[in-house]
Amino acid sequence: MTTRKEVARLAGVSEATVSRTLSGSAAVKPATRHRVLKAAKTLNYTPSAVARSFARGRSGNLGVVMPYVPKVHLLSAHYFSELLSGIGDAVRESGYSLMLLFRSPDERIDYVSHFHSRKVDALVVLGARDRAAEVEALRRLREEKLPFCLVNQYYADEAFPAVEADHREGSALAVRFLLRRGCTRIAFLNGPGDYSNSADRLRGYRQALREAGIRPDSRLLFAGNYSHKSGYAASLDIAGRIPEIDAVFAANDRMAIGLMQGLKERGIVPGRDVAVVGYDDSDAAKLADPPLTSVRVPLFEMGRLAALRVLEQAERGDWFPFHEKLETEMVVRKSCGGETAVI
Amino acid sequence: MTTRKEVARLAGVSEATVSRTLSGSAAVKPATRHRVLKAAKTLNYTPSAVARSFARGRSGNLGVVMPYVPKVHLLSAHYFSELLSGIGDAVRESGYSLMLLFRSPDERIDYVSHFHSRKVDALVVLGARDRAAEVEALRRLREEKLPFCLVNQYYADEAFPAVEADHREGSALAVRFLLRRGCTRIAFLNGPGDYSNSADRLRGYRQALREAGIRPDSRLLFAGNYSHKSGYAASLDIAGRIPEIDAVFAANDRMAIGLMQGLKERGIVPGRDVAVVGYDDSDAAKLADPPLTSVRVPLFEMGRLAALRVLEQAERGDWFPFHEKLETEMVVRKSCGGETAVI
DNA sequence: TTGTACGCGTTATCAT
DNA sequence: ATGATAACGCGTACAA
Repeated sequence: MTTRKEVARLAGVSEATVSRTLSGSAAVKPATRHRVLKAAKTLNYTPSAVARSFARGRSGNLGVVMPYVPKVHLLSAHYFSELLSGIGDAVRESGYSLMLLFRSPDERIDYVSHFHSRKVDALVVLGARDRAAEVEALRRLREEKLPFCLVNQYYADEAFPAVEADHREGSALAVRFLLRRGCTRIAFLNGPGDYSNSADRLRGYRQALREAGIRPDSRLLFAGNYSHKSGYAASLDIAGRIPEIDAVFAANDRMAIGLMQGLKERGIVPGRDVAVVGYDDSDAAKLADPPLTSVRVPLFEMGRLAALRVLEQAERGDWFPFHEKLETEMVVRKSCGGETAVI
Repeated sequence: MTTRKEVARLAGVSEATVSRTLSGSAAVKPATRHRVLKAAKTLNYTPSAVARSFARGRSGNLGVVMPYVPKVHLLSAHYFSELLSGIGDAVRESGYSLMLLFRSPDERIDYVSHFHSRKVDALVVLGARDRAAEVEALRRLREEKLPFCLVNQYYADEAFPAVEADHREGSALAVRFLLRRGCTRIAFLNGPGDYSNSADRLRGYRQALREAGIRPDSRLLFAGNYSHKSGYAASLDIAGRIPEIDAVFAANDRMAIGLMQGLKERGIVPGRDVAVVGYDDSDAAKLADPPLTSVRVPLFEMGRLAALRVLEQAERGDWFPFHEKLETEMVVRKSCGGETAVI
């Protein structure tokens, strides 16, 4: 591993000049500059990132907290893959490196220490949940005004920096779409209420119905847990009520697909006998039979935005709990009977 | 940010004693040790990871190279999610941090510089392809005997450290399974031949047939590109040849699902009129209609093993091009008509 | 068992 | 435009 000193010696300049040349932090006479670059190339010199971080007092890393392994399965690979890609995009653009931090289930949550150990300059937290330990850990980050950002999760009583999609509007989009298709008895299969997402979706569902002069009917509400299985389970109840129920809006694609599977087993054809809309526009939506109409969530963009915002805060040092909401869009496929399209 | 010096002062000891106490690198008298720990706790001290890396001359990071974004979509989120989880598991266990490195499409591939800049101590390369620039970059790593490892890719002419699944045997498993079910005219829908995977699968397919005294028939070979669409396209050819063809083995789940969709549109019921087997046992296999029999690839374990091996090489400094092959297993679902099971 | 002292490879601040 | 030099916070060899 060649060091700056060797380059300086070969180029016949001081170490400081080598630094200036390679970092471009100050002007260097072209001739000198040339000599240095040549020497660096000859010696195959690459500055030490570690030494640089040390001298600068910053790691140059953006940390991304992932939920512990079993939960990754639960929340779908597509979700994290898209978010990470977006974060990766922002990180590369900003000249940072991306440090992946997995949370283990047992250990006490401690986000602050990642900053104290200077492992990261900023943090994006994925898959956070509404649990006391989690909130406590986030509060400590806020107390020290450390640059962090939640994605797709917020807390009713706490103002934390966050980026999310507008799930209320996304759900309203789905319901309005079904209403335009002529559906009036629209069932809603939601996930657990302790995700901020779920509550938002219910609001959107109700809002769209009211806009159309329809009074939300609690007999059209079904409870799932975002799993394929719970969608299938719901189909047992729903199948018997078709055609009274003429459409089902499910809070994610997995439940929608489980639902469709159950319906099909009972001879009910989604897209013909009942319209079905999912949420997330995951890969599975495209592969489903029939292909599933869904609400696309701009995960890539959300990851990107969260990373850019949090790095900006890290560099400028001006902490405040921003809250960004990105737009969703409908992706229409055959599960509603019509043609494929994006609205 | 408190430093060692402050802790030492508060505890009334030297900085060296603080280091020894917190790292456990040498014996410290219990009483002293207690004072130091108390002081550290009082001051909320966390050693700087950057300074530690600097002093040790190692970053403490394992780098994971991801293919550039568009390709992530192509190779399925499930794939990377599982691998990354496995790598994360090993990394945590080994006390390292995980640095995610995205490759951009345009820039010249340069893995070596990650070592020269001391950003990482070891490297796991995911989604490598058989291209000249890639091979060249890997060769440079080998020349310098740097600790790296490929996952699920090898090169015929080059001995690089790699961890993969036994795709030849995995494919043979699938075909043997179909043979036991009584199928004899088994079609094979493969992916592009320039992935080492694809070639291995073809070998396994042929081997299993020969074992059963059946001569491989090139008219039963179909070419796809691992996409859902190409599976659908193949169904156009295959549909007309059923029941002459009594089973189809597809080289991944996406193609299998596209195929099933196309067949269903022509009134052919997978699992009844023709057996279908996929490969990967992705989430989509479970969600497919009918649920897809598939070959499970131990991605988590592969990621874990690759990381452990490469970190071991990094620490012991004994470079050699190991090549590990992990076993696959059949996951039987309804697309072959029978009951759900794991063989 | 504990303390002293140096080195690690940069960045950044001062002189020149 | 360039050089000298002081941090930066830790590990560790050596001395006590």
